[in-house]
Amino acid sequence: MRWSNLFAPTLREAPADAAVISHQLLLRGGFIRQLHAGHYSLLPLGWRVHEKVADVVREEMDAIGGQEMLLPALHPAWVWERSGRWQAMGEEMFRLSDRRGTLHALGMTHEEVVALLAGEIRSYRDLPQIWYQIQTKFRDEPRPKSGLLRVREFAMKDSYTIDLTDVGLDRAFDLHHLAYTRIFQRLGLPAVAVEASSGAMGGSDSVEFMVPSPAGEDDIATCAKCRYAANVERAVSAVKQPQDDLSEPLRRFKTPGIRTIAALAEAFPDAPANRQIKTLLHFINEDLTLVLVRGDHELNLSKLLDDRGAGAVRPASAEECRDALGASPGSLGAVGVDDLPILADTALRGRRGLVTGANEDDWHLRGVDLERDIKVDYWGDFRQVRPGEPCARCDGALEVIRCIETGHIFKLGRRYAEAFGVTVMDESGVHVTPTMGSYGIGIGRAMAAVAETHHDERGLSWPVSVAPYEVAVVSLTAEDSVSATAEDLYGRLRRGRVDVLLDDRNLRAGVKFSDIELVGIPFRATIGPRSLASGMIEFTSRATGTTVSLPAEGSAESIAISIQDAHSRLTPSP
RNA sequence: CUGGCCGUAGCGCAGCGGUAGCGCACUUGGUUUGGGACCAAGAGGCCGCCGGUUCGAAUCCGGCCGGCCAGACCA
Repeated sequence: MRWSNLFAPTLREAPADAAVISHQLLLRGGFIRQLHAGHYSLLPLGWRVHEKVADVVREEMDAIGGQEMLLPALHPAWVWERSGRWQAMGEEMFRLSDRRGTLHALGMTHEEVVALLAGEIRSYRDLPQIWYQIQTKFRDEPRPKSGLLRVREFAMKDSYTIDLTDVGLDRAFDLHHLAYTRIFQRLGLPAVAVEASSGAMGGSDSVEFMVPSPAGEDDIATCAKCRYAANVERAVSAVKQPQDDLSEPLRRFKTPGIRTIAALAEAFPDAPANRQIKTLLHFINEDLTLVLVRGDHELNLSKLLDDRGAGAVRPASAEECRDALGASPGSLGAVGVDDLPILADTALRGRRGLVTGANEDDWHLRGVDLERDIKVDYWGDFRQVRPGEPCARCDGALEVIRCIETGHIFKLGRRYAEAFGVTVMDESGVHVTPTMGSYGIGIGRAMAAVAETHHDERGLSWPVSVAPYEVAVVSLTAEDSVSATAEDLYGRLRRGRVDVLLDDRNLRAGVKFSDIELVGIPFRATIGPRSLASGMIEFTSRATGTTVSLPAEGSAESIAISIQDAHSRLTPSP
């Protein structure tokens, strides 16, 4: 490609509404333009990067036996009704009707469509299967943000596995785990595999691939010592308990105007937050439920959701609290409550001498003994971990790190196969329901994550694996010998199957260098009269900034070798 | 959805009652040419939209639309 023909509208200043660095640099480098919140055009450079990411994904999916296909993006409503997700997906699903009034959805994922196709499989001999596609997904996100990181329309690699047995599913899952590890390594992304919550997908195991970045939206808890890593949505930690006094009688005491844990702890030195019970009222699938956690702990809603297998959880309003317990939030307690379910976090188990609301404004109770005074229906882990807490598996301490979720793999189980009546005949001639897995990588998000982790004050600095071009050849003057050498090198590199961009624009050197650096092309071959006089050209690495002189003669070969080296440094051994 | 900020040239911004401006980018000519050149001449605007107030609205008021940020939410 010649830059003189390239549509790459670079900007010296980032548009004001780009807040995160990947968004700014992708705009400035002329990779993307916004059409609408959450909808981006990928310009030629952006599309090249996108497709290089997709190709890495394809190669690794093919390597584990994946078969690429393409499923429709527009689905009739009945497909989603059959799995029960027409309702469950709620407002996140784009819905529309055709001229006959038939309802449709724009696909946000393809378990249903895959399950329908899986109905074609008759025999265990045809299993396992690994199917994948790279296709546009539509999700009506409540808040698209951060450029390509959270959008409403995006290409996703989604794969689906179909296996006869749980062991088979485990193997398919492990294969994906391996493929994903290799993919992110090749993309130059320092992804961490973490235990995750399955959320609306259902199913048993789920692992997310997380790239540490301040632009992310998820927090993971990790232990540097034993390598434990989990999304905070399900991370666990050990908890230090204060020493409780011996059992004491339950007593009411007046707490005028006190409505928060902190205020109570302040007013009563014998009631520090870790000796209080926080009483929260939530509707879990429409059932009003008390949830108790230690006063200084935070309730983790996704743990609650997962643990109860609930479809929806919402906090009760202040009014609903008063209707149910007769007091406002801040004065609620579970003592004496027997008409509502009570869930309690395990960090409260066995505690006594605690303080909690008396279900009457301006009154609290002290001397509360969990065993004696509260009828707990269910104990579970509902507590959000905090940085610095002890690791549950070793004597290390947990760190909480902000991350971008670039991939997620799920064991789905038989839910979808059952919903669509999929059965195959096993070895003994019995019809059995196969089990499925579902695995996703957001291509554009991965691209943004690379941008987020590969840049400096001059702009982007792509790993060769995904760079829009591997090398830029710059001719510095219009002099015949200079441009002829540049043209010659350009031609040789192209014939050597190198992705080369010839910067043949009639601009000053500084402008060309700045653009090439902004756009993040990993290597630059500079041809100017100064070094060409002694038969040399210059070869510069974007990442390190180092420049070496190469004899113009044979430079195409040495450049190709350098590029090949850079590729192999990113490629994991098989 | 709640709260905050913001919509003026491709990008960044100023103007905040008297009819549109600056820097960069763009076009033409000239001088330059190894790190974002200089001079000169140009082109480019439903000042987000609708309504109101006013002799007069980019500017004031109301409504709407859109964008960004935080939260809620979220595979």
